[in-house]
This record gives sequence, structure tokens and C-alpha cells, in this order.
Amino acid sequence: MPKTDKFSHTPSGAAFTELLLEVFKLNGLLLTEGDKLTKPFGLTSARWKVLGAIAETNQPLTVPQIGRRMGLTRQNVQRLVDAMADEGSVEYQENQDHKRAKLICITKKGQQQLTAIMQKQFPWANRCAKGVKQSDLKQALNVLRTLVTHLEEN
Amino acid sequence: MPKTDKFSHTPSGAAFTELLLEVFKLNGLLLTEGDKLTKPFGLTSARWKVLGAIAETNQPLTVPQIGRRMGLTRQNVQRLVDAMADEGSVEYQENQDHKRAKLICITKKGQQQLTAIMQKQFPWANRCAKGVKQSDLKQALNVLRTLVTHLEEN
DNA sequence: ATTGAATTGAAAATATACTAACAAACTGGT
DNA sequence: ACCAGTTTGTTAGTATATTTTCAATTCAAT
Repeated sequence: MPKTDKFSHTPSGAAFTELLLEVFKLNGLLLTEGDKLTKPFGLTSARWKVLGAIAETNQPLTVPQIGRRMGLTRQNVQRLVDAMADEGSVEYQENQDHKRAKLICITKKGQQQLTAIMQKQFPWANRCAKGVKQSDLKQALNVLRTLVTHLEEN
Repeated sequence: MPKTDKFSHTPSGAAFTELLLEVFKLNGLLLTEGDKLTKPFGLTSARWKVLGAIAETNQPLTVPQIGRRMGLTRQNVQRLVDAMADEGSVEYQENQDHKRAKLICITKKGQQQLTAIMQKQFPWANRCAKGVKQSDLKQALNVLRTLVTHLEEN
């Protein structure tokens, strides 16, 4: 049982720190790839994430709800949603439960964009995952989820 | 042996895609934590990374070298380094091997900032890593490194 | 030596994302 | 019904990061 040393890294603390640096790098690479993937359809990684969050839930969401699902601030999501509404990918819908917090829906155009992107994302994701064992990917996913949960609680 | 399906996710492709989303979330949380950690010393996550890259190598680096190590563009690193030079955390040093590409050194002030931050980062990292088995952290690290390598090659 | 390719610095435009602050709307307890 | 606390919309300011473009420098091959 490793102690929580205040003056140096425990072995786990060192591994965690190395993991951080790799998360930063991977994040940058994934955003760049996502931008390339979505650009032909007039979207970006960030806007794709908004469509994905709504589509995954299969029902309209408020701006703060989207933010919480993606781990982003509501202010940032609001900016993205406003731009996407201007471009016709999403639209606002009155919310009977809350006068201010309108619901965000995907338009037909947004659905078409999302579908087209998925057609490119499928083979890309399958290619990326190819050299790695599925069980390893799932375990890495579990580790990251645990860390996210811990950090969200703090 | 899973095929590389072009029309849907393979099980590995699906796991990879889930992993992506978690990387995005974790990246955001880590940057926020890093900002809090470094703020008392007049730094940010991004600037801390610059100091870390130079300190880790134990020798002055050029701006593009720092960028390559961190997975950032040289233009972005240049902006950070210029600001940090103004603030006295780093300084430029003539490079005999290249008239334009000056070397970036950590100043005494930068070194003090880095040391002070480490003193806070140690217990924080140890605390974050506590609930996770060291072997799991290392395996997750390996998976992420593999993915980064694949994506860097593309 | 010379030339073509790659690297670097510099500047600008754009996108992403956070914090802070304030008012409007909602929620729950009394 | 009322009040305090929370959530949401909005705006503003700042930091991070990429792409693009052009000129200066370096490198490598001939």
C-alpha cells in the first residue's frame, strides 16, 4: 500500500503524471483529426461534439445540459450553439418547463451533416483502433472514467 | 480478427470512440486543475508545460523543439515563450548552430516557479492516482502512447 | 559553389474555451 | 406567499491553439 508522499511522486503518482502528458498530446491530435474529418461538411470538432451530444440522447437538450455532458462551460456551448443555429445545423425550441432555457434540436441539415461525418468516422475509428486489443482499450477507458469522476467530485 | 468495417464501428472502433470522448473531458479537467495549481505562482497550465519540457531535457531548447515535444505548433509555443520571457520565467540565448532559432533557457525565477509548483503537484498527483492500480495506470499510458504514435505517423 | 527543400521566425485571422459578473427565472423550504 | 439559493442567459475579457502566409535561414544533394 503506497503512502501519499508529500515530497515526491509515489510510483502511481508518477504514472498518473506521465498519463497526463499523454492525454494532452492525444487531445490535440484528436482535435486536429476531428477538424479535418468534419471540415468538408462545414463543421469542426467542437460543433460535431454538440450534435453528437444531442443525437446520443435522442431528445432536445438545453445549453447547460449539453455542457455538462461534454464537460464544457455553458458559456462556451452557448457560443457554439448560437453559431450553429445561424448556420442551420440546430434550432431553438420553446421549453414549457423553463421560460429562459430553450431546448436545442438538430435540424434536418444537422442530421445530414452528422450522418455524413459518421460515414467517415467509422472507418477512421476502426483503423485507429486496429493495433490495440479491445480489452486494453476498454481498460484504458475505465481508468480515464475513474479519473474524470474523481476530478469532477473534488 | 475483426474486420475494418466501413459502415459501422467494430467493437474496437466503438471502444476507441468512447475513449476519445473521455480524453476530451479529462483534458479539460486537467487544464482547469493545472491552472488552479499554477496560478499562485503566476503561471498557467500552458506555461507550466513549457517550463516542464525544458526542465525535463536538462538543456536549452528551440521553440520548435518544445512544440514537437509537447505536440503543439511552434507558433503557439512562440507566443507562450515570448510572454514568459517578458515575465522573466525564461530567457533567450544565442544559438551558434542557427542564427534565427534562439535557444530558450529557464531563468532562476522560472526554476523557482517550477520547484514551487512541483511541491504542490506531488501530493495532488499522488492523491489523484490513489484509487487506481498502478498497473492499470501504466497500461492506460501504454494504450494512449500507442494511439499518439499511430496518429503522429498517419 | 549553387540550387531546391526543409526549417524557422513573424504576423494575422480564426476557433476554442475559461472566468467573472449581472440580471432573469426557477426551486425548495418555511 | 415569501425568501434564499440555484440555474440560466448574456456579455465581456482573456488565454490557448491552429492555420495560413511570407521572408530569412539552414541543410543537403549535386
